[in-house]
Amino acid sequence: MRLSTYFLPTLKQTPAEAQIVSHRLMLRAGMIRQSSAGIYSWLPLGLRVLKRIERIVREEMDAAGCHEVLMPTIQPADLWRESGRYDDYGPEMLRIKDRHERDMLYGPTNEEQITEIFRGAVKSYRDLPRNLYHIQWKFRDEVRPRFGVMRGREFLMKDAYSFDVDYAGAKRSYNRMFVAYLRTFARMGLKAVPMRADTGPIGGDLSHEFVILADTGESAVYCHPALLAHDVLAADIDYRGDLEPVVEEWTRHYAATDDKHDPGSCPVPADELVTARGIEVGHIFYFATKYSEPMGCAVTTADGDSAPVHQGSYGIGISRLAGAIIEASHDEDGIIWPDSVAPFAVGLINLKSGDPACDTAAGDLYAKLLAAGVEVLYDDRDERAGSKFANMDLIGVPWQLVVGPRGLKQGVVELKRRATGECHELSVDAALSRLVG
RNA sequence: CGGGGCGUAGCGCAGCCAGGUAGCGCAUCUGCUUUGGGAGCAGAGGGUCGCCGGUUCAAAUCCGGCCGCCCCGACCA
Repeated sequence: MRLSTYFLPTLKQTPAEAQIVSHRLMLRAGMIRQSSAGIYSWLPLGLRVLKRIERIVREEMDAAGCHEVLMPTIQPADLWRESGRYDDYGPEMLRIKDRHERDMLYGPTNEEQITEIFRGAVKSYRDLPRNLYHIQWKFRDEVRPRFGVMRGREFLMKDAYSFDVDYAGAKRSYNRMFVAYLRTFARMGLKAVPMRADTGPIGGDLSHEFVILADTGESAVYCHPALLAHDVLAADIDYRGDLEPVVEEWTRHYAATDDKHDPGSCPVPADELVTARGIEVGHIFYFATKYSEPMGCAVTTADGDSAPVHQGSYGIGISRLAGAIIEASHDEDGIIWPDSVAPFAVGLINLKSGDPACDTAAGDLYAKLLAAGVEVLYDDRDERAGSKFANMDLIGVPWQLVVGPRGLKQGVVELKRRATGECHELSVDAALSRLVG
């Protein structure tokens, strides 16, 4: 992408409404713009990040045997009357009427919708287990939206729903999601810690929240150091196998958010206890037959009886993650994207646009990187060097490739790693092979 | 929903208390000079002062109402 033709409205100054670092950086980096309280537009750079996050989530869900669907944002109130939640949900639910005065709502979640789909289609235990997920915008009319996209009213969420014939099957489904979540967050360069959680309005008796560690996180977390040492990506996971030992390994250690943490009864010695701050980015629930029973979602069992299916639901805050990743990875100069979610892999800086040698060398590098399938943002604008450096640091592209007149005289370009600031002078070919390899 | 704050040019702000026809920095445009970490000089353009009403010869400024946004708290992916 040539920056001279891109839409990247970066800001030198921080808008007054933004307080926390991810919100400030997302506005400054031209990723988002606020529409109204807790509702945002995603600009090209932000949308790229959102799509990268979405892709990792989708790949891990598919690998765990889930099937993607897409349910509507607008749901009929009658569906929620079946489960009893239409009256329970309260003012957080955005209620609307269509032209026929029918009660509708903008979905805050989709348990009822998926249960309706499933009950109409599946009648036999032979068709279980199944797990269906979608990635869709939700709306919860928060009393007090804040922290930019981290706590918006409108947000993009991946929610998956599992269907099993009994508790044992549901626990296996739960375990698959548990492991898939660990892998998903690890792939985004995040340290995620699963914690026992309350089930809240969704109900049920087995639940974990996944909290990622970030210095500026909203709540304090305490955990055993072993939880940070595990490398879930190193292990080869077979989702058809028994995942109980893996889950066991992650749940036997102490982990608590500050509302649950009690220094007096904490089993981890104070000098070993990891104290950090965290942001909740995922939540998984097993809630048995809470919806299947009232909504009549049942299958015929092997003995010919009819039994309501056991369900679970599994959420990941996709748009929240965009902010959370920035909270976990930034410095005074701007964002530091992990490679896996970066909007571009390489930021190519032509320090002196208009200089024939620089234009030729940079243009050539740009073409070769594109041809090799590398996503490059090429700053070909007629701007000063300092402003190009500052801008590239701000938007946080992992690699900066700098082409300037000084280096070209020696036959070199510079390759800088955004995360560490490490910078090496390399020949053009060496730089290319480093980035393409 | 309780408490607090703010709304003046694209962004950041001053002006309001002591009413007199709107200003600064950045950004934008033009020209010249500069050119390896957000350049300098000169010039130019851009504002229903959130909205409605009231007071007054005169309102960004005073009064009343409304709307929006932010922060703290209680609540949440």
